[in-house]
Amino acid sequence: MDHPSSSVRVNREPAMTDVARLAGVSHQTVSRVLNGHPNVREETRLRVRAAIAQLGYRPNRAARTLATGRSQLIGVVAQNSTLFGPSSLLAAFELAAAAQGFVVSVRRVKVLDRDSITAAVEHHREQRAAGIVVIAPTAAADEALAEVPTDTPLVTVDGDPERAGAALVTVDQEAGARLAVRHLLEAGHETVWHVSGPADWFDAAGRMRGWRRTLEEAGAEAPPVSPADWSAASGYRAGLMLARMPEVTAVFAANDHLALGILRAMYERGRSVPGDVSVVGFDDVPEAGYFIPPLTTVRPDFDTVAAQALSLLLSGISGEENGTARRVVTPTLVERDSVGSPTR
Amino acid sequence: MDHPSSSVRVNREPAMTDVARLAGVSHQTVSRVLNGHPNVREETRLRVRAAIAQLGYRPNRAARTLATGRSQLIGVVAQNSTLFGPSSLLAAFELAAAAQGFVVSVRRVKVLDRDSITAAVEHHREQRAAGIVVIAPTAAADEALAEVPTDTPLVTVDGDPERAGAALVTVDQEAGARLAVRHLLEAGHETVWHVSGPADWFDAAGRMRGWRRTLEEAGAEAPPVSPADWSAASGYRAGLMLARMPEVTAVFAANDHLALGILRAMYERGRSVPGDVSVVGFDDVPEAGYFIPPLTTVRPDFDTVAAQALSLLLSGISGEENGTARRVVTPTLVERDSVGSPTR
DNA sequence: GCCCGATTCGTTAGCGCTAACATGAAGTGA
DNA sequence: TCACTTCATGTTAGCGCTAACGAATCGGGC
Repeated sequence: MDHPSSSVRVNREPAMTDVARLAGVSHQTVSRVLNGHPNVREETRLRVRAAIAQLGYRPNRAARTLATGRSQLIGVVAQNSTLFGPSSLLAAFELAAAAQGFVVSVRRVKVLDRDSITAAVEHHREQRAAGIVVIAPTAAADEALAEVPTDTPLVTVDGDPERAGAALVTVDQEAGARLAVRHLLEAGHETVWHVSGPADWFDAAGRMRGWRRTLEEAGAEAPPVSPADWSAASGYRAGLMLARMPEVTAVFAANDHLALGILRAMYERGRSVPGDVSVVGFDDVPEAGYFIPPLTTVRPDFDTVAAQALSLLLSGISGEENGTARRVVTPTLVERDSVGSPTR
Repeated sequence: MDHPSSSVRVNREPAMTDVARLAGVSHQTVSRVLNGHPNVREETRLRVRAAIAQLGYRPNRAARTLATGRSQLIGVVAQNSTLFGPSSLLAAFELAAAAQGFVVSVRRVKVLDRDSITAAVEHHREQRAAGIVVIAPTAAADEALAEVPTDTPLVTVDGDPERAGAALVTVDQEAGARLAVRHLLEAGHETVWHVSGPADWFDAAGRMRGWRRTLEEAGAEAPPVSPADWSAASGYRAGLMLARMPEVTAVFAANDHLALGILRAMYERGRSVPGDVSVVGFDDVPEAGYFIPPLTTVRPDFDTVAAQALSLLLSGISGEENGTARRVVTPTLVERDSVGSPTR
């Protein structure tokens, strides 16, 4: 291989000066054409564009970032999970950001603890990310964020709805839970049992809160909660317990996979759904309509959440927002066949 | 706001020269410490590190990229889907790449057509990505890749197993299908029906090929294929047809969600699984064990696929590979309760 | 003591781009 | 006609970093 500095580099990527030379203008004029500045003669513009096409020139973003001090990069921190909610959110966000011309760089963390989150955020700051989005559904993640310097716009998704002083987009878990519980109550059930998600998730806490408050408002007694994680396996275990108790006629599961496990447990124990017990889930996973029976569930609109997060971040980047705004997205109820009236 | 050039910029990010000044060395020595070069005295190294810590200095990647001409960035092109396979793959890849110190930038495309893929790849090349990974499970996506200039290392995941001249990592769909079909045949079924994925997906084609060849080898006749997409809804529709035909005793579904739809159709039509008909899926989604009945399925190891893709890409980046290597990951069978012997 | 090689550092010159200012030509109003 | 703005372009100076080279210092072997 030849020595880079001792020979003319052949086959190197064309740079702005190459385009300028070919078009017979200065590099700065090329820059102006590229950035859509006014005050460039139409004919010059065309000549430059032709030269760009002829050379196959592509601007070097690193150089631009260095010169301007800002990048078109949005950093995302998310958990390494294939859970439906987070991954839908991520996909929607990536698509929305790309549509706005942003590059999105995702940093997955194995666990949502303070150190991991801090490291991931720091990583993005090192890239000079224009803005950062953290999907922070647990208390530990949210706490870590409190320590982050505020010179980079940052939006939290699914963070602590109670915490002040951070731009936040979240699904109104409580409202979603109310929808589910009220639906069951209106079908005639005296009370509703709850299989909850992991206690340290805000989503789980919010759904539980909504469940409990709705029961209280209706004057119904709240039965003990069956704690679980988000998996079908833990839903199944909880379901086996609930199936043994004849007084259980309605169950609100913190997500659809838990509900799936519950459906399976009920089926195994010979308790018909919705004949003997009604079940409502949360998330509306694409296959929820094909469970046995098709699952009534609560649907959060992830596209909207993603769009809101992006818009909040962009206004943070442009300096319009001080970073304390919050947007709440309200979910809707999707009625299918897993809810019926109690038999007495 | 003050004019950037007419006043000393206050509060600007510390740069290498600031660290150098504080440590009483040249900026180049700071660079050496940062990049772990030898030939720096231990005492100097410590002084530099102390200065870095004191100032909270973080290197500017854009400047480094500009100076070196290479980035630590891997571009990924993927479809905007929440399908279990692709999204698991993506998550696994992001984690693996981050562990190697790479930044991964994901570009989602809405449809896997030529233009979208080309644009997405071009986008990454503009970023001077060190390497590109394309998850290209359809023929259209794969074709688009043929036109891409080869100066950037590129690895295709789930691309055309038949195409030569591209670095490729793929799951051995055919072998997976053989596992499923042979399992059903060994249970005593005379033949196995197939509900396939979309025809333009290599995954679907490979699974179908494996199914057909295994039947041929066993001397069984291959019944007509029920075409579907990957959704539970289309599995359900196909299932309703199959449920009507008493001769159907074994079904191999191209993925677990199709299988779920089939299970539901069989249930509705009063055909017991696995009593009357056996079903095998593909993917081993986390909740497959909680279907009614728990689903026997084929499990591709996405972590391994991701790891192979990364290692292939890295050897491409370091110039060890000419970009024609291929790695094939063989899936395994996960036996649960949805397969039984035919009643005669 | 002297020479040679290794070690440790500093100096210089870009990487490709944008922002700010400079320049010259053309138009405008009195 | 002349000052005065507007437009179209060129020139210059960095952004923060690394690579290449050069200079000083140090430690032996003879």
